[in-house]
Amino acid sequence: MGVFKTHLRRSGYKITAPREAVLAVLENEKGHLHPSDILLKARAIHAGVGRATVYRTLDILKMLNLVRPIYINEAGPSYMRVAGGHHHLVCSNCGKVVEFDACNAGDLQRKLARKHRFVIQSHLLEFYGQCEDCRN
Amino acid sequence: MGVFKTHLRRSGYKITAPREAVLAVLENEKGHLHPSDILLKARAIHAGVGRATVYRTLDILKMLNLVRPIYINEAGPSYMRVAGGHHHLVCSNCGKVVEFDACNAGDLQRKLARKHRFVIQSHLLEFYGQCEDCRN
DNA sequence: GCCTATATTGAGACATATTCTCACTTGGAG
DNA sequence: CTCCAAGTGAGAATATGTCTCAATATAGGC
Ligand SMILES: [Zn+2]
Ligand SMILES: [Zn+2]
Ligand SMILES: [Zn+2]
Ligand SMILES: [Zn+2]
Repeated sequence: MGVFKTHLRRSGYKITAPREAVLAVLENEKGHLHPSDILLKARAIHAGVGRATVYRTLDILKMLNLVRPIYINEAGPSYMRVAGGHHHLVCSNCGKVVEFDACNAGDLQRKLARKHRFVIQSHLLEFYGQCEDCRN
Repeated sequence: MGVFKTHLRRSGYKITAPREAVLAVLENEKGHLHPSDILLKARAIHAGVGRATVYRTLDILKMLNLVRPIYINEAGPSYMRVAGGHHHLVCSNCGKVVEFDACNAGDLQRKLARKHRFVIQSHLLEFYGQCEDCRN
């Protein structure tokens, strides 16, 4: 059984077919998805899933810190699993996105958490520039 | 004269009253503002500023790297001055923002630029969590 | 200062993203 | 099984951002 499903059940949420479809979509996605993509993929699993259910499920998953939004050039955030953390290199000209895993934010995160008494759950690291094709 | 105004003039943009109002709002703001706030405050300086002018001016300022978006819990990005500390520790609950300067992204940036053949101009590093007050 | 080419403007239509409402359905505790 | 609070989808409502276009204002040449 999916780990997302387990988390929701443990937190007292009912497991319904539409909700389960959305969970499956997000859990099986390596990268990031826009809510509209999530809706389409969820409907392929369980026909008729409503838009509102996607957003409601995303709210729960955000609250449980299982997914987090990422902001690329598109309109509105996309979502990705917190577990599969990765970062982006974004071309400001054509919008191309390169993903990378290497990240040395861990030390800084611990330092900041201590200094400012925050509980830090996630971070966002994005680089902006021009890709090879757009460099003219 | 405001530094934003100077930058725009130097870059060949005309200085109009509505634009000047938006510049003043952003330049005098220590924290971050949502476009709708910017519109209201700009209208207090110069009545009748249009929404489009706010977005157009934000685009210019982003391009000149004078303001940048910040993503908190709200719908859509807010904007803040690039000058000064350029990274954030954001409380997902109350929206409090702590700025910090320490940043070790430089090495990573050089590595990524070489590997993916990007010219990297800027980056965004933000940590999300709960502040002391909201940790309950 | 005056003139002119052209950048900039606001209104409002449009497009898209997200939230809300509400009558209906359903999971799952007991 | 029963029951009801939690969850649902449709579609209206709201929020956000983009675009068009005729009118206007700026900056630079004179
Ligand atoms: Zn590119
Ligand atoms: Zn990282
Ligand atoms: Zn807080
Ligand atoms: Zn940095």
